[in-house]
Amino acid sequence: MPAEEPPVRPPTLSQVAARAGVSLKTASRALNGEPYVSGATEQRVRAAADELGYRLNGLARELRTGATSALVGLISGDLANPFYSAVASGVERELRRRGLLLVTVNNDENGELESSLVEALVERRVRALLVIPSGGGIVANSHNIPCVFIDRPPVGLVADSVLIDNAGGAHSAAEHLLARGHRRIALVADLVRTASQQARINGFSAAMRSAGNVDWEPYLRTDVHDAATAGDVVSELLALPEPPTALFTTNNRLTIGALRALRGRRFQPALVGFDDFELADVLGLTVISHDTTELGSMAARMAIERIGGYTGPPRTVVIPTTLIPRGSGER
Amino acid sequence: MPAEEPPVRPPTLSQVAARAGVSLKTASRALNGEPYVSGATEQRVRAAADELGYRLNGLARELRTGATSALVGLISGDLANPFYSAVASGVERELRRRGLLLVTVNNDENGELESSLVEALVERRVRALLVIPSGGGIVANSHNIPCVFIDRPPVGLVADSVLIDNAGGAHSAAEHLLARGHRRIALVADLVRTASQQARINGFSAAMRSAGNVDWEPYLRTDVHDAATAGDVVSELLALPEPPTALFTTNNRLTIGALRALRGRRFQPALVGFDDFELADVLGLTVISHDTTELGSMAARMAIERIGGYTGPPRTVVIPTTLIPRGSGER
DNA sequence: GTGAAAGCGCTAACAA
DNA sequence: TTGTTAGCGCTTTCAC
Repeated sequence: MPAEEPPVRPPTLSQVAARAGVSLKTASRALNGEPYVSGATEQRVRAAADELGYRLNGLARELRTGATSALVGLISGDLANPFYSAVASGVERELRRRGLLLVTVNNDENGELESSLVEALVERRVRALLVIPSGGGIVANSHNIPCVFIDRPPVGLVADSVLIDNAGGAHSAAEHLLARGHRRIALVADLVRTASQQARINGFSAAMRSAGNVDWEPYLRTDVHDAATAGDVVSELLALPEPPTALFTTNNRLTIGALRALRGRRFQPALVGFDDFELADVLGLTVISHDTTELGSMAARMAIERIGGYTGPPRTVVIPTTLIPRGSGER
Repeated sequence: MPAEEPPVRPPTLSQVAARAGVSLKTASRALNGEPYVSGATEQRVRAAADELGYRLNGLARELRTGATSALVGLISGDLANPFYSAVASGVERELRRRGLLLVTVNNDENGELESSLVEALVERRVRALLVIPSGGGIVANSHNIPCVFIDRPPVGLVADSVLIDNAGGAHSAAEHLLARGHRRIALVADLVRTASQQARINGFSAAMRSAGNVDWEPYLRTDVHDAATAGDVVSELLALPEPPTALFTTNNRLTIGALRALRGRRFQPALVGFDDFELADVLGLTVISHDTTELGSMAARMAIERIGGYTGPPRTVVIPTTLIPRGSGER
């Protein structure tokens, strides 16, 4: 049975200095490649560091140089959702180019947890915060650190945001279906408390109204939050006496649920889904597409500008959407 | 034009103490809920902290208490790949339960970059490192910090690992196809330099050999690394004078490429893909499935045990696979 | 109950 | 070119 080893502390700079027979500061200079160190001493210090397996202590350095870390936090839903992971991918790439590190945390779609995560990240002195709000609560940014909201604008404050053209995308989806003669178009939406879903519903609704199609409420289903439920909802819609001839689902999860419900049915209603995803092309699915990774990259760039000292007023960037016809929306 | 504001430093504990009219240590005690603080003092200190918008400086605390952070690093490929994001999701969930934070970095499938990322994370004093090796280089763990390898065992050292039953899964895929009478079975594989791909090829090969089917090399394609190339490779295979009647693709990306190439063709060879993914059910795709999220959770738990002081010998956990027949492998 | 002093590992400012 | 001193913001020790 292995003895309870005392946690062996990593070697420190002063140990390296002692071993190399120089002062602390000289060792520091040598290892950081600062000028005014003779080649010989630098060699000796480096050798000593290697022998000891020395690693710089970034915490101590950051504390000394300003108590601010190289970390940027991203608070989002579960990374298993491709939307969030695409955003994270864009964020990470952009940060890494600047030598910043990404800390990802899952809010579990829970506003309270989200607030405590903000606290945890702020305590760790992240240099910026990127948030895809859960919609369940308010993320207060009383912390004076740069904060960029993604996909959903913050509740109750003005701040940097990167949004998708939700209303525009949903509008074009409705127009697309209306132009093909559909009248009974069902709308399957996620939690309406989120601004993005609200905008998608509004955009859809506006297009329907413009077309003089006002009696579609019987085909409206909201607060559908997972694929399984979406499937059930679609089955239920298709079982109506006057079933819809077309469906619009307002995010990838719901679209996937709808696809499952449609599988193997004789009657295939037209289907347009918000969010593109892998294999949508193979499935011949018409979607409202947008560059999800760019959403993250853009947010990261905005945060980096703030970190760099930019102090202009909050900005909102809207990422456009494109309708990609692949068959399911044209039948 | 806004003046160049001096970076305003966040308030410190001693400022809080001064404002509350107590000593530094008393303020510390009050805010940390330690005993031996009178209720009145605690109230005063808390009030002062609120007024100043004080946040504890986690860096300073960690430096003082042991120079070790609450961070765990995950080095993987692009999170836009659902395999990696599923792993990350499992890791994050497990870490968060313990109050640890996940730092994710993308190795860009580049061994050299990977090594420098390890350095960067070690300097930040992460408490553990989880690595999905790129296969392009060796991750040296001379840092004496807990390290768990995921999906691919480390090159040249023995360490904690969580692997998928690659050989077994590939073996069962081949058996499945052989049992349905296929003889000309093509194998489309990713970079053979990775151990996981090697194991999948070996498993497949062993099953073929057991069945006395030894002349399948003409249908072997390796080092296919993206979906587009996989599609081209499949098209090329099907254009052979004696085209394969079945395909086995060794990861989700290649499977997707194959699906694209197969789309709209008159002749549909049987297809089994390694890795399950969303919508595979809708597509009627037979896959070798495994619990990817569990891969991450398990790795995180192993790392947490090491952080907790466990010093036993390195362990290897193998996550099982299941063949899920959905039609494409049975035709 | 409370406080003063020391020090975590490092770098900035100033000597030598 | 090198070394000394101080101190980042906090917790630990020990004294009051």
